[in-house]
Amino acid sequence: MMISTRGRYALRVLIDLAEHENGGYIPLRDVAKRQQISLKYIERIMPVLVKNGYVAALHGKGGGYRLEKKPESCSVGDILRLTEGTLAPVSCLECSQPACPMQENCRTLPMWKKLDEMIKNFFDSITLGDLMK
Amino acid sequence: MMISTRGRYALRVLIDLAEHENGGYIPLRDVAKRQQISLKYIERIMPVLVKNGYVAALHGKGGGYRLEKKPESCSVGDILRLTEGTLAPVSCLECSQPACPMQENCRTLPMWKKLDEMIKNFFDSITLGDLMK
DNA sequence: GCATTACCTACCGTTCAAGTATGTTGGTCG
DNA sequence: CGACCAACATACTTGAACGGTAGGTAATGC
Repeated sequence: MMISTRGRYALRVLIDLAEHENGGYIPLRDVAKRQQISLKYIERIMPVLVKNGYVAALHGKGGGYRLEKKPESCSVGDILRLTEGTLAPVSCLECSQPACPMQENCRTLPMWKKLDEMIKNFFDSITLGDLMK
Repeated sequence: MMISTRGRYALRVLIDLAEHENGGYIPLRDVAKRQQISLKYIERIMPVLVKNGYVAALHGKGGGYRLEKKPESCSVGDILRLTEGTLAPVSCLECSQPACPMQENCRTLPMWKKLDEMIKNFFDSITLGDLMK
């Protein structure tokens, strides 16, 4: 429950695609080599980015991936939520989790909520475009 | 690598000790019951708080723990660093970890550093006293 | 000496991260 | 048509961590 390689790699792949944009499709093998990331590992992360319209995929020779949005309109927060599942810094805040019995009179919960808010705002205010400068 | 029960429980125990302060020692059993935390589990977290001067411990009947500092001078950041080991939101920033080969030209690293700084500042500016209000 | 309480060590079950291995599907090119 | 390439799918592995539990030892008060 914080940022693992899934989210970090996804960001780096998307940035790499943006930076090597050439109108066509870029094979993942090239990206993996440049980014020094296990090809097989990110292969499994890509489909979720396809399904959500961040990239288009093409099979076969000359195929690969192509960024489908402008980097400036890809928020880092959205990408991380997609790949990580949650950005919550403590399990108390995950909706999936059963509610804590102490919730009502927990002296620390407000602090976690504030932190959570801060982190969300942080990531939502950054785009892929910002990271390329 | 983010805030687990170790750090969260530690904070709650310290606050509980502060709120039930009576000049004497408070047995952990009472705290555990009030906070609905496994006694055996926090028993193992307490020694580090003793060694670092946050609480004093006394064995035997009438023993227990007593807060040794004013809540206002206990920073949440320090307590979490003590119990969690690190507050870094990504493994790239942990000193224990081997340096990432891409460090020099990683487009995302500056973002992680900024987040890390933000989180540190957040926790370092809160004290136990703040949480008791 | 007996109850109480902190402290220490070892173990356990589950989950997750991170990656590997192996194949299958879909598409291009010659 | 067939070779080849690249995305996609599934299964497995390895290691570490979390969140405990169990049992025992050491100190302290009555």
